[in-house]
Amino acid sequence: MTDPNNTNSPLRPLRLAEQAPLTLSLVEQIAARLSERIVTGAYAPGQRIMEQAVADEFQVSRGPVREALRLLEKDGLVTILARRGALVTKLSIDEVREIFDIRAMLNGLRDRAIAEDPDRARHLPLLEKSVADLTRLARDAAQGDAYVEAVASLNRLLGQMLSNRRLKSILDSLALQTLRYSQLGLSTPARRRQSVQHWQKLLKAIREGDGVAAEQIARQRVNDSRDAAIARLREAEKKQETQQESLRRRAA
Amino acid sequence: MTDPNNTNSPLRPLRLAEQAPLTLSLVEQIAARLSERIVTGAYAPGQRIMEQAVADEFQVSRGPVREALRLLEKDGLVTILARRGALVTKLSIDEVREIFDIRAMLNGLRDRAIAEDPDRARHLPLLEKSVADLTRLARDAAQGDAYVEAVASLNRLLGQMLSNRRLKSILDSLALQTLRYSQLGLSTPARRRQSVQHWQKLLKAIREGDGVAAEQIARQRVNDSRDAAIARLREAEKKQETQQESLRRRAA
DNA sequence: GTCAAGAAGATTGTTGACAATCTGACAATA
DNA sequence: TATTGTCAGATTGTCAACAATCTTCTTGAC
Repeated sequence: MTDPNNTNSPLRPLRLAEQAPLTLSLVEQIAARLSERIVTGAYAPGQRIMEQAVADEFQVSRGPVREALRLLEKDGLVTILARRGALVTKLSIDEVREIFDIRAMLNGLRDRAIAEDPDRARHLPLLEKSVADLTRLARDAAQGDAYVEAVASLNRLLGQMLSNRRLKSILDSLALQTLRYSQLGLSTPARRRQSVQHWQKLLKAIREGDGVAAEQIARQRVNDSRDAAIARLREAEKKQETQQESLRRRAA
Repeated sequence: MTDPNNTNSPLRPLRLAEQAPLTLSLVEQIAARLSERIVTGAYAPGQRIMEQAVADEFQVSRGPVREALRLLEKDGLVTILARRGALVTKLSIDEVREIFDIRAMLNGLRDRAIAEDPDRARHLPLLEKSVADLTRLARDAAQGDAYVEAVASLNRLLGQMLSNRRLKSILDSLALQTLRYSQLGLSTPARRRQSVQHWQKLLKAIREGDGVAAEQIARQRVNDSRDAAIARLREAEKKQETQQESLRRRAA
């Protein structure tokens, strides 16, 4: 499989803890590499990840790999079964819906908190610029990927404006888990135009300090993403079924 | 009580994985024991937990202890600092408020989902009985602890009625983190009478399938708990300050 | 008396080896 | 043919030792 392994090389060069708090520990480096492979699909859902294989690849012992897998489990990216090891988490459509439902509530809480923050004016210019970027990208049908990236950037910005660290941490984790699916919801120009309207309304609510409106808009936005993502997943599932059927027919 | 395993002794006897999925792995046993000590206050907030000491006590090596501490970190019970080890998490009043804010939203989602579940009638009898118990206990000022336990039991029941497993898992984790503080909110008979009214209204909303009302009630209930807990924490903080002051005066 | 530098001890991070368990294949039996 | 038993290989669980790092105490200079 051409397994490119991306930039595959030992992790050793980056030694940890040279006093700067920005260096990642060995465990975190391993977790980051594995995380990327899962989110990008290089590791397929359901695939087994074996400790020794990862340890050999990165030229470390199994200990840190083991801990890294536990970190990924915390973020829901892998599922660890006793005596069976780690599997890349495979979400059913119902589970995707459940995660989006939680995100809708918590994004509502986040955006309300931001809109009601007396100190929010400090971040408003950046926010205005970010939404303007989004508006520009939404007009160009060719800029699908750039739009997705801009939405992610906007969400990071909102995360920075949020004082509730625990909420931010939960939201980050849930977003990571559905990253593979969220983008499905922004795959058509029509959806992106709808999306940008939501963001414009949210910006207005924040500017005016209208927390109730901000919460309402956030919930609606996530629910729309959810419905779009689920519709796409249903299509993909149907397609896969017919493929399997044709395979079976060929085998018979 | 009655429990069991509360005694302090080596964990060895219970070997793991005798095919039954109910046996706890060594790591989970250690995590459960440590978790209990933190929640009950046997380990004080801010206290350091050292791997070797725990390993010696339970007569295992540091490996499983290390993993158990990571599990507790996932639940927010300990905070792990690089090269410094694990500390029992110490929550500021603001952090307690933040957690309660998240719980309010997610309990709202939970109770709405339950009220809108077409299959909810199956659990209604148990729920009715549980609220009736609560009503009875609320009348008796001497039954404070029993009331707290009954509320916990009712919450467990609602958790079982919930199909969204991820929501349940997040709620369980948040509840565990604030367990030391939630009880503060039910410490007076007046508060318990207010609490039982909320539960009665929630029961009615679930019976009638009124999801919006259920959500509204849940949020209000958690917000009330939050305010009561915070008021108590403020008192405790003030008391501690005066104590420290008198200590300082004595030293001088 | 206060502060800085350095040494000693304590603690976490990492490793490789061994033990326990699981998986899958093959053979024996009904 | 289908079911059960056994075995070998693979994989995770656990351990003890070593390395890297942090903390604390001592020492010395100002």
